[in-house]
Amino acid sequence: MRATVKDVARRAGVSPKTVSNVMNGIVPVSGATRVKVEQAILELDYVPNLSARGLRNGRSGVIALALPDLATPYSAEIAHNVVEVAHEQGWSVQIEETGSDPRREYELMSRARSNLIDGLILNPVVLDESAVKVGVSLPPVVLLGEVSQKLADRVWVDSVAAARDMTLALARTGRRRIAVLGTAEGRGSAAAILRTRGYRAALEELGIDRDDSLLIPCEKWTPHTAAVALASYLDSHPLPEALFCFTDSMAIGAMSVLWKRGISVPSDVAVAGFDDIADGQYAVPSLTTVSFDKRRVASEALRLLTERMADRVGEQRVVTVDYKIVERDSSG
Amino acid sequence: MRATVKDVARRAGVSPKTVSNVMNGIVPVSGATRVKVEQAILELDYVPNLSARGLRNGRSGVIALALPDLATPYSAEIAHNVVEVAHEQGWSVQIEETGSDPRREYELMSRARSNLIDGLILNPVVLDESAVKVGVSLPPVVLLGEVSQKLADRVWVDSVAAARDMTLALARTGRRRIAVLGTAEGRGSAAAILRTRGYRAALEELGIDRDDSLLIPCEKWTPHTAAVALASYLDSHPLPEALFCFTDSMAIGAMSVLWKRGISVPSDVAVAGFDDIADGQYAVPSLTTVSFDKRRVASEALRLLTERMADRVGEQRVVTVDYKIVERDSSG
DNA sequence: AGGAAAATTGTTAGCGCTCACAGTGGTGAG
DNA sequence: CTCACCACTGTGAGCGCTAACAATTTTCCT
Repeated sequence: MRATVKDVARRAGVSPKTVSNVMNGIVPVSGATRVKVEQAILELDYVPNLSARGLRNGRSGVIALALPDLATPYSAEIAHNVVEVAHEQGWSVQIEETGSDPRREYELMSRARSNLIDGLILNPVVLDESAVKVGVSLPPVVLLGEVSQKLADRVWVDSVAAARDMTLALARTGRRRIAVLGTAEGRGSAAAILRTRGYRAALEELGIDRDDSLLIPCEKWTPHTAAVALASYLDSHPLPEALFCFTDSMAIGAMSVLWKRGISVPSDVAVAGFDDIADGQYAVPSLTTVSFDKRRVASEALRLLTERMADRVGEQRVVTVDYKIVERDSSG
Repeated sequence: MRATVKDVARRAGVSPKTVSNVMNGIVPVSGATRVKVEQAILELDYVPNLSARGLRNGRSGVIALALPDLATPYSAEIAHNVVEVAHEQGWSVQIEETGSDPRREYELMSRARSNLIDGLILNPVVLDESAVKVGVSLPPVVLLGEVSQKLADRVWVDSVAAARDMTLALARTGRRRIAVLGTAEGRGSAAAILRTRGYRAALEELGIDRDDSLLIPCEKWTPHTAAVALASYLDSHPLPEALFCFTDSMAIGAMSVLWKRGISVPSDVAVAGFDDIADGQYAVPSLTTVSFDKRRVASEALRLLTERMADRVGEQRVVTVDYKIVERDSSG
C-alpha cells in the first residue's frame, strides 16, 4: 500500500498539514521540520496522490493537447514542442486526436474531458462558431492555427501574407504558371481558404491572370492524397511551372509523383511547401517552404493558456507568430 | 459552478448512488429511473469529476506513454496508434518525453507520475536493469522495442532476424560490400547492438569477410546526425555497394547526402532502412525497409498493460510482432 | 521584562465520488 | 397468509489532500 500524508506525518512527528506545506513550499516551514519531513518522505517512498490533490484544489496540473492526427510530421512537431514547454513549467500533457472530425472538436471544447484537465490547446481543422452552443461556459482554451472565428485565444501564422510571399518568391525565379495544391472543392478548411487568398493576391500584384485550372484540389493534406491528386491532375493538364503545396507533407507526396514520372525538380517544375517540417530539408531535393518557430507557437499557446487558467477575465487575445520564406533546392 | 451527482440526484428525485449506478451501468437500474436520471444529466450538463472518481476508485483511467522524442516520425506513428487504440477502449493517454535520458526513463518507471496514471507504456533507449532499485514496487509497465532486460512485459520486433533478412535481401541484388549506418562506438542502444548482430550473422552466412570499416557509427538516430556521419564517412572511405540504415529516418538523411553528392540511388548504392515510417514510401527514391504493423504493436502493448493493471500476478510476457522486408526503389 | 507582531504548526472540515451494506417493495412457493 | 427471495434504491462513510482558521511558539521592539 502506498504511503499517504498521514503516514509521513506520523513518521516525522508532525501534522499532515505540515507535510503538505513542505511539499508545496508556499507556507514557510522551519529548516528542522523540513528536514524531518523530507527524510520521512524518502524513507516511505511517498508520492502524493494527484487525484486527491486535484479533487481538493479543483486543478489537476494536466492540460490537453488536441491535434488532428499525431502521425503527421506537423502535428508531431507541435506536440513535441508543447510537451517540452509544458513539462518545463510543471504541466503534464494529455493527448487527444480529433481526426479532423468537427464533432470531436466541439466535444473537446465544450466538455473538455471533464475535470481531469485544467485547459485545452486545440488545433482545429473545421470549427464553426455557430455550432458551439451559446451559454455553455467553455474551459480555458487556446486555438492553434488559422481559425476564422473568435471563439478563444489563438496563436497563428499569417497564412495569407505567407502564401502571398511564397507565391511572389516562386514568381521571382521567372515562373508565371504557378499552381497550388490543396484547395478544397466545397468549403474547405480555414487554412485552405486563407492560403488560396494569399496566392491570388500575389498573382494580382504580379498582373498574372487568374486561371482556376491551376488550383489542384486536395481535401486531406497528406502525402498520399497529394500524390493521388497531383497524378490525376497531370493526366489531364499540362505541367505548371511551379507548384505551391499548402503543406510540406503534400509537397513530399507531390515530389514523389514527379520523380516517378521523370519530371525533374526544380528544372522542370519548382516545388514549395508550407510548415517547414524537419523532413523537408532532407527531401530530395530539399524543400523550399514557409518556416516559423514551432517552439514559439508552443510557448505562446501555453502562455495564453496559463494566463487564462489563472483568471478567467480579459479580452480574447491573438498572437501572430512570424514566418519566413526559406528557399532550398526545390525552387532552385 | 459545475453540477455534481448531488445536484443530478436532487433534480431526478433519486439518491446520488442511483445516479452513480446509471453512469457506471454495473448495478441494474430500472428503465424509468434511468430515463429520469439521464434527463437530469442532460439538463444540468453534468460531467463527472474524474479526480473524485479517481480518488475513490484508486484508478484514473489514464495511462502514460513515454517516448524518446515525439517529433521523430517513428515515435509519432507509435503515439498515434497507441492514442487511437487506447481511446477506443476508453483510456486517456498522457504523453511523456524522455529525450533518451536514462534517468528520466527510470524516474518514469519507478514513480510513474504518481497516481494520476494507472499504467505506463515506455519506449526506452537505454534502460539498465541494475539501476532499478530492487524492492521498489513498479507500477504496471509495458516496454516497447528492443530491451535486453526483463524488467517488465514487452512488445518488440525481432531485430536480429529482421536485420539479417534485410542484409540478405540487399545481398540478393548482387551487392557484397554492404555498410551499416547507426552503430555505436561505445556501448550503444540495445537496438543498435541487435541489428548489428543480425547484419553480421547474414554476412557470415553469405561467406563475406567481416570488415569493420563498413560500420558507420552514428549515435543519435536522426536524419541530421545520419547525414553528418555519412558525409564524413564518404570523405575518407570508398562508396559501399549498399547501405543499411538502422532506421528510416537515418536513411532519409543519408539519401539526402547521396543526392547532394550526385551519387545515384540505387544504381550507385542501394539504400535500406528500418521501421517503415510513412514518409519512406514518398522518399525519392522510395525506401526499402523493414516493415511491421504499428497498430499491432500498440494494441498488444495496451492488451498487456490492461491485463497487468487488472491483476498484478502472472509471469512477465513478451509479444513478438511480425515484420517483413518491403523492397522499394531504393534497393532497385 | 512585557507585550505585540510575525513565524510556524495544528485542527477541522469537505472537495465529489462510489463502496459496503442496509433498506424497500414486489413475486412466487409453501 | 407468511416467508424467502429477487430486483432495485438509499445511507453512511471515507478515499488523500489542503483551505480556512485556530493555536502555539518565536522574534523583536520599547
